[in-house]
Amino acid sequence: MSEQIKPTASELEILNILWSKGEGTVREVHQVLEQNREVGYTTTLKLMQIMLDKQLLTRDDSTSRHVYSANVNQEKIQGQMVKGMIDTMFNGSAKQLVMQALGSHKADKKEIEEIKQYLEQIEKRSRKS
Amino acid sequence: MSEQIKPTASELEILNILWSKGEGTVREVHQVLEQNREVGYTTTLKLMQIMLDKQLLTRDDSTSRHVYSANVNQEKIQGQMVKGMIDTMFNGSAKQLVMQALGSHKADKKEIEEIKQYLEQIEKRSRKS
DNA sequence: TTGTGGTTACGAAATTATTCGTAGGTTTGC
DNA sequence: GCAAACCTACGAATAATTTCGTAACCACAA
Repeated sequence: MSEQIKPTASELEILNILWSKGEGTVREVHQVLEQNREVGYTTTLKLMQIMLDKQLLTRDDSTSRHVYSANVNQEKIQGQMVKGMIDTMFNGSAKQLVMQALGSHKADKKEIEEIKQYLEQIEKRSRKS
Repeated sequence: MSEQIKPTASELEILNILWSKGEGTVREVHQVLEQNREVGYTTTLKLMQIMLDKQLLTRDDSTSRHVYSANVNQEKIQGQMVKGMIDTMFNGSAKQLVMQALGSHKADKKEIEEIKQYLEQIEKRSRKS
């Protein structure tokens, strides 16, 4: 099994921003963070430096405003987090997590249709194999 | 909005055990924890005492082996955790979380059927209102 | 009664995560 | 050139979480 990567809550926020943007400077990331909660600029900077150190990020420091990018795969981390949640809170049942997510969080009609289609794909695939 | 309860990772493990069992002594909880990872008995004890203090648990100390129970609602906490995950990792989209959960974690045919039925219930409900 | 093994209480150390001040380098506009 | 406004580096304080040693208490069998 490959190394388990366990980003902290703050690190996940930053990863998420960089996954969306593709890349960004500390300033840019910081401005997004600030929309949610109060946080000092050097705090964001330090966090990103730590993440660089842990190899969660890479950076281009060829110019004086360093540009950072995520260095871990979004789907992989998401999968790990979801699995952790299923294991520790939903007794290993993906179904329970899905129902909780759909029950408490309103998805619109279009999304529900898409999920249904996705489920049918999965069924078809498993019939074939 | 009511107080946000944010159990730590260890606290969630313990809550999950007590949600399953209904109630349990420190020894019983500890034995389950030990199956997953190495942990000292007094560590478990201390954690549960802290949780009692935070009112995450209640206990019956009428006998010398205190019996603990969860004092927070399972669905409520699960909902909060799922919401947090959707917000910080899935850009607010329950659909994305659901797909990640179903994609990486194999659900069996019966479960998929149940989820589909559940989705149809949701659709029906929303048509009515 | 006494010893053994199991229990709780709790301070405090260890570890991990977060925050920020300060020093010093770079860019920009005038 | 120079000042103002930016930038990075990084030590260190703080906060949050987890771990554990030790003492004291209790049950029970010999």
